[in-house]
Amino acid sequence: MDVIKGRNSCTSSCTSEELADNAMEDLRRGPWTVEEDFKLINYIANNGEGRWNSLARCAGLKRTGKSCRLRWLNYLRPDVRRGNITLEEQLMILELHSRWGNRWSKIAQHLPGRTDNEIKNYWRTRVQKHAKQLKCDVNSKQFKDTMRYLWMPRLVERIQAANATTVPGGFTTTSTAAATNNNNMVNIPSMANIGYNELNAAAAAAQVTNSNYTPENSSTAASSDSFGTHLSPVSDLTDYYNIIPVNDNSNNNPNPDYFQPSGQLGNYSETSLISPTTYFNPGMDFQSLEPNTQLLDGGETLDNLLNVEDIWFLQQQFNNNM
DNA sequence: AAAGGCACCAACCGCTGAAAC
DNA sequence: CGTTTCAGCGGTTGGTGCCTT
Repeated sequence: MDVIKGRNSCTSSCTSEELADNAMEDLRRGPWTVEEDFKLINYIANNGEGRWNSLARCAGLKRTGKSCRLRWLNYLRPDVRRGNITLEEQLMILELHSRWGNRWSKIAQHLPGRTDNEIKNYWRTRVQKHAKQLKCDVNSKQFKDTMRYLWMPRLVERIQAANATTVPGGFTTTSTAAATNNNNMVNIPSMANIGYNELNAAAAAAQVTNSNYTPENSSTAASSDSFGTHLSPVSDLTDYYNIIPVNDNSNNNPNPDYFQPSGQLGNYSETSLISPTTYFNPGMDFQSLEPNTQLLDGGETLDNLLNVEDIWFLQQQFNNNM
């Protein structure tokens, strides 16, 4: 599709009468009809996109140029990718947002087929939701640290786990080597189409921003020689804390069962938790955060990176830290 | 089954910078 | 060189469907 910039008048076959008629008619608003979509697609197929105001008139659409442009870019464009945001894309969004902030368009450029609108919606509905649950500002250092040091490594693990279980021919040992030896970058074949370099950078940032954090001392690596095939069964965030059960009369394994329903702390002693300042201060010492050795299934969305216990626990951290 | 709440997402709005006149 | 027009961006809103009570 050719994008023509400038303010040239309509160059297609519409007449001046048509232009005048359209200009006098009331503009439509709200959801697009199938007929309108069809008109827009047809017109762009024949004349290309750009010059949206004149395009809207010439295509016989009682819409503003803005509306047409948005409809095309966010919905009708053939290369628009629809469906759930993948783990890889989530990781990309987290990383790129930490780098650029709310530059949705710029972020979208690195996620082929995704629109700025979609990414923006994703951020507001999913990521900001967690910030709200944690009662902290989405732009606060605490929240950014949570993303960078907890969610992103977690996403990397899950991506690797997903690929380890789905890629034919096995991927477990090679990915371990790649993650360990190649600047801790992940080696994920399915990422090839979505900004591989940036994704590697995102994965690397998630894994090595703090030099103490490596796949070797992550919960996953500690759980198995086969990197990515085993994930912790305990609440996602508690993987990273040295939580010691009180009155543990059965075993020494941290287990979500020690938490009671509705977010109560159950048998845990608050004093056994890693100090909030240890975790949230700059230069966090991840070596002090003992990984557990449990197993768990992988998740699909960022939402799964937090559960009730995580939310409750982080709220305590934030409250104590304020 | 109905009502209310919530989450998601398409679409709109206001603003800004760039290009054309 | 100032004005006008347009494209694009980010923030916000409203509609819709799903879930819970």
